[in-house]
Amino acid sequence: MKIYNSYTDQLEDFIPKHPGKVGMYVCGPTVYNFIHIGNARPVVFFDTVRRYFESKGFDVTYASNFTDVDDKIIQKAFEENIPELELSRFYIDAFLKDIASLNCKTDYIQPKVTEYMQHIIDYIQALIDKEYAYIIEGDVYFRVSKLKDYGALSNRDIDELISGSRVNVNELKENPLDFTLWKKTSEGINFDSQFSEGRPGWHTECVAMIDDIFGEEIDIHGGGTDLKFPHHENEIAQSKVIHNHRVAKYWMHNGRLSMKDVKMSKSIGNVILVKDFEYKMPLRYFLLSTHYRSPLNYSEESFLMYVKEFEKLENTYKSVFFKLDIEDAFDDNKEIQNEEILLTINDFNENMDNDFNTANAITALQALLKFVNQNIRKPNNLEILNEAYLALKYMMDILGLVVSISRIKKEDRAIYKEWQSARKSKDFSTADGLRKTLVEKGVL
RNA sequence: GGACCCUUAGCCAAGUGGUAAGGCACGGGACUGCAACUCCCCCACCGCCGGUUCAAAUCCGGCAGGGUCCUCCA
Repeated sequence: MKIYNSYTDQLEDFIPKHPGKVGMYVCGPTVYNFIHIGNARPVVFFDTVRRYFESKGFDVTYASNFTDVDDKIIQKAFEENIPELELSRFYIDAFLKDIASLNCKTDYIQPKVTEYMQHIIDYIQALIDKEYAYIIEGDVYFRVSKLKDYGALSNRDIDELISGSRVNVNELKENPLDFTLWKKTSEGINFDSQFSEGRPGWHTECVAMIDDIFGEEIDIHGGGTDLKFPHHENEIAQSKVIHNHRVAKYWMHNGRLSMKDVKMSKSIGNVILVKDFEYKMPLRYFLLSTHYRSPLNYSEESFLMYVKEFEKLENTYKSVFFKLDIEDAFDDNKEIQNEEILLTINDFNENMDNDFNTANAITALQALLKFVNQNIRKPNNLEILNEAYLALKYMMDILGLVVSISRIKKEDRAIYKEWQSARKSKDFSTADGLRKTLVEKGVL
């Protein structure tokens, strides 16, 4: 299994730290708003990564944080005249609801900044003790210049960064690149610490949480490419000082989603919120249809294709499910023997093994759909259909695509058979009536 | 201004040296009592110009267009 490691910028064999186990962490949202479909890309993708690892039998520990202390949260809470924590709690719930609607698992470890304050403060203190951080008037900054290989992840050179810097120079800092670990403030929600009354900068939380949850270098750290610098670079800087490792062995960065070629972001305002978006499963399908490292462009025209493609998946899944159900021919424990199906599964797995190439994995899925549709009208084919159904379910489970359909009741099965015989005897008025009944019952 | 990336058919999208996967749309067939679904066939000299090589969409250089980061943003 190969993963593109953005730390080394190359495809590498995945070797877990502990055989059979995977520890992964993905940067989560700052909860001050509903998420848009661009926000959903990393969530859906890394959920798929998790699903694939689990399908291969790995014991996956998956953590993703909620940043519930932040200037934007404070501002929004002030605007709405409610406590910060009430606001963040509301948007955490909304987030979990939204990602659940995209069939992302929500049973992962969800650390929050407010619950990690002491860890964060201790972490900052440890940096100070090692003289990689300094306090000025209650603020605490990380001393970037003291670290030799700062910039290794994002391939940046400290000198170039300084010369190209357009950051407003904070006179208090030793160096313009030094980043804030703790900010003294009396505005909004704040916390007591030995440095001052204030709140933490956003770069320490992830690394303090990872330290507490995993206690060692993790296997995979994920997030959007926009977080590579400075956020992930800063995580690494702090971790190098405290633990002498780079947080994660494999760094994975997903490309961004843009809107008609303009980056979708809350500040531009060109957003489609997940909660308002009608096509949940097609959205998941769409997000996985392009390789995760490539940028993805949303337009109504191209999205409609994915709506159609998902409909086809839905139709095919339902038809094979129905066929097996009506014949009472489900066998979940059947071993797949059909060569064509096995080759397709193999193709699917090889592509997933190759840096989670979901675009090509979906191609394998499409081949399977064609196989099902080619075989579904052939007689005496239930064994093969059952195998194809199991393969279909396997792929859909990994991609996290669901089609809702339930088993047929006995009485409905009888009606269905009546309908079929009425058709056979060309009694079309009876047949149409029976079909109508079945449609009303939701069987067809 | 600096660093980096991308450009494949009408649209989306794989492919990283050996001669262009797949999907959607279009067109042509088939199946069908009607409808829906479905199946088969058809559909590309890989932004432009040069170079390296027996061989390039794939490597190198230039040009054009688009993007990301350097600043809050997944």
